[in-house]
Amino acid sequence: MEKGVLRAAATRSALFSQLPPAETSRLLDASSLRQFPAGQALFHQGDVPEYLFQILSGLVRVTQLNSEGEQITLRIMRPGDLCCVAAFRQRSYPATATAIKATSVLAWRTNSFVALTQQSPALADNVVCIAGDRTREMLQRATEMTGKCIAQRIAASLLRLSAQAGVRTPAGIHIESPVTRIDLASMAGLTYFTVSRTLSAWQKQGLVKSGRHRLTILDISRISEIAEPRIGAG
Amino acid sequence: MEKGVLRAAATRSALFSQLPPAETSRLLDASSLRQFPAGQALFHQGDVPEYLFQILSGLVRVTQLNSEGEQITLRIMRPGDLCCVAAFRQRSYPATATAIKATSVLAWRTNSFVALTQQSPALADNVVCIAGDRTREMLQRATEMTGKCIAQRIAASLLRLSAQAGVRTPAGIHIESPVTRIDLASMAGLTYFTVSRTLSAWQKQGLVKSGRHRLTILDISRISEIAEPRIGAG
DNA sequence: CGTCACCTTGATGGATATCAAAAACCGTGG
DNA sequence: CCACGGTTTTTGATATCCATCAAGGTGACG
Repeated sequence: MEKGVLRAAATRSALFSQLPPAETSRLLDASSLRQFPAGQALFHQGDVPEYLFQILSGLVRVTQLNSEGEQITLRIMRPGDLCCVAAFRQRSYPATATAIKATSVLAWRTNSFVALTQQSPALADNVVCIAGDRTREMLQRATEMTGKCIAQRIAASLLRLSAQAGVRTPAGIHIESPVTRIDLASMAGLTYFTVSRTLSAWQKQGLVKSGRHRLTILDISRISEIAEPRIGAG
Repeated sequence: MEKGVLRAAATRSALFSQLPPAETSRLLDASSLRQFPAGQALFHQGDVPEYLFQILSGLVRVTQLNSEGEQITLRIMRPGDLCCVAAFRQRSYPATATAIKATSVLAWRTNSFVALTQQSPALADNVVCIAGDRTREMLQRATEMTGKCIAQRIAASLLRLSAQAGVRTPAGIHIESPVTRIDLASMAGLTYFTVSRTLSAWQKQGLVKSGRHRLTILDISRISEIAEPRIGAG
């Protein structure tokens, strides 16, 4: 792929939104292009934040170690996403980011990125917006996990996956990252046995289609209803 | 209480950190002082964000409605805390904030606050730092809730409470907000029966002391160990 | 001193984790 | 094309934990 093409794509993301041309090029000039093969970590939980990343191509899984020593999948990041807003002004990365596929990113050193935000109010505002989005998402995730019924937790995880790694196809929404039962279990806080049973049941009802590493959501509206049985407002 | 005293206190918070005097007064001048009696809401989940609040005195509970229609307590906010960074650039408040005690706040209209951040890089940076903190906290909360063992969830909730509403006393860390078993249950995603049983057991072991609406953590280190049995790194 | 709200404790059932084993899937190499 | 081995997934049996239901106790406050 061409550098120019990737950079053009980068500027269509939330980070570059509404930025004057001069600031766009300043931001691009300050970045470096980096590549990560599948399986390699962009950064590790606990490390001192050195870089801020914008994903250009590929797919990244963000995980956190829970108290039992398991890697909990927090979210999947795709091209256009900023990784990780929450950490670049903190003492350490709160999570680990690993490339699922071969991934290319724009990288900024944290301190030079801070300098850039100080020179550009529009950029600073974009960062605040993105950080707010991320907080909101994690807030909702935390609330979803308190739900008693497991079906709701799994359905919520599927919705999140479809938003973060879903591709519309004629058949339904296909999840492009390879998703094992173990991955889903770690997102929903369940065992993979339970996930398997639930998915089997849903497959019989035509809600999803899933095989080895593969997952397609056939009926997103019914999954949504399972995740959030209608009460009052949203 | 005097306005001047409250405002002096406000400027010692994270929002005003490292701000040049001129910007400090500009920020203060743009704010209005508002009071909320106990039980009144600062804002409701779903409403369009109109104000950003900095708490001067009192105590505020932030809750979110889960899919079963229960109010889940997400965190407690105390004087010095900014409420809510996650929402002021969003379409709606993701949660409800309610005064637990009589509470006074500095309030900024969201759009005038955005204007202020655009004029002050230092202020924008502070907001980014606070937003990062908040995201990180919710991230960790989301992970904690996936833990299977309930003792861990309750212990984690106690630690969070002690950080957000705890006061050091000779006897231990006293939680200043009135905490019912129901409140704790809504933080940990459990029933209040289970919380009651666990707290009773811990009281017999001398870890906590709790009565009607009252809660004191006697042995925070053992509670920490329950919340996070040591594995590798943190 | 009575009422109300909160807290405790016990008994029970159901949902889900755990253990165990077999089946499906995929890539590989014959 | 087919057989093989490892990994993932499915399914079943059992045990455990926690929600639920029920009843009684305790403290606060009028």
